[in-house]
Amino acid sequence: MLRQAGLRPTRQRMALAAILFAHGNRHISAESLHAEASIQHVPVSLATIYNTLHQFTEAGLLREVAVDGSKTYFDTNTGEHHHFFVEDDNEVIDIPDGQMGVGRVPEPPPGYAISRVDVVVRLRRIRG
Amino acid sequence: MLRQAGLRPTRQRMALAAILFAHGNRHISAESLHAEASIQHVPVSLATIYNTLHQFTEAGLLREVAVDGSKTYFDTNTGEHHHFFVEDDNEVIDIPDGQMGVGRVPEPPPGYAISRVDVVVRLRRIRG
DNA sequence: ATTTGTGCAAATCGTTTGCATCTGA
DNA sequence: TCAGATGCAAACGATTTGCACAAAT
Repeated sequence: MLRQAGLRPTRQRMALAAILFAHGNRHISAESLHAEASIQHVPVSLATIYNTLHQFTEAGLLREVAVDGSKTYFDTNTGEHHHFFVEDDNEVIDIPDGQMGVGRVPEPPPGYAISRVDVVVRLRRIRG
Repeated sequence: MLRQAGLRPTRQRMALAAILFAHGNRHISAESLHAEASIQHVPVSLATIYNTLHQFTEAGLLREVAVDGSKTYFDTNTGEHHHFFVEDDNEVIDIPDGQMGVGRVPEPPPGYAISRVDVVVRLRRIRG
């Protein structure tokens, strides 16, 4: 899989790929991935985590999710879909496919082409 | 205007408000506002810029725009609208009202309510 | 052997905070 | 007068970078 993406299958990359792609679609930040790796006794430095996440993204294995907040999230679901974002606890959730329809897409200004349309449905918690 | 928003009309706030609201709708970051203030010989510290932007936002005079990148943008247009985001140069542009239609809005998960739907149409530059 | 990846620590960027000083009502 | 605002510099969190060392082809 890594080889196919043009990446050398090193210990760290294989370990991180295992964590990322083991359990279906996930949204993960560099920090939380680092934490998970530590728990599973996979020693990886934060710098390598960042490198790997970006390389995976370039290789099309991951997708960067731009929601709010200062953190960057990576999504293992690279298909077309949109996101809920829980404002109270900075959580990203996939919107089930087909539930979200983007209506009319606007004409891009001259000289520009649309590269992607991202919809973020912001949520706030209501009475528990 | 400031008084109406419950904010003391201090020199700095008045100067910043003048810059922000003088020329129609704008998208501005703390840095660029600071730069503009400097050019217009309005000495304001960055800390005050941040304070002011957040106070204006709370007062409903500005709206925070969550696009990509690590910077936070503030929008003087507080009405319902969406944004283009030029990936090449981190520029935010309003999508003319009525050109963007959000289709079906998904059901929020139980326990949550939708606070806002944000659409970002990402643009890339094509041959000049 | 050569190229590429890794780890560490220091550096950077945007933003926030603590605190002493000033200012508007 | 005196709560509230400002400025500075130091603190901060997330991310990046430089460089010596290690591992993959």
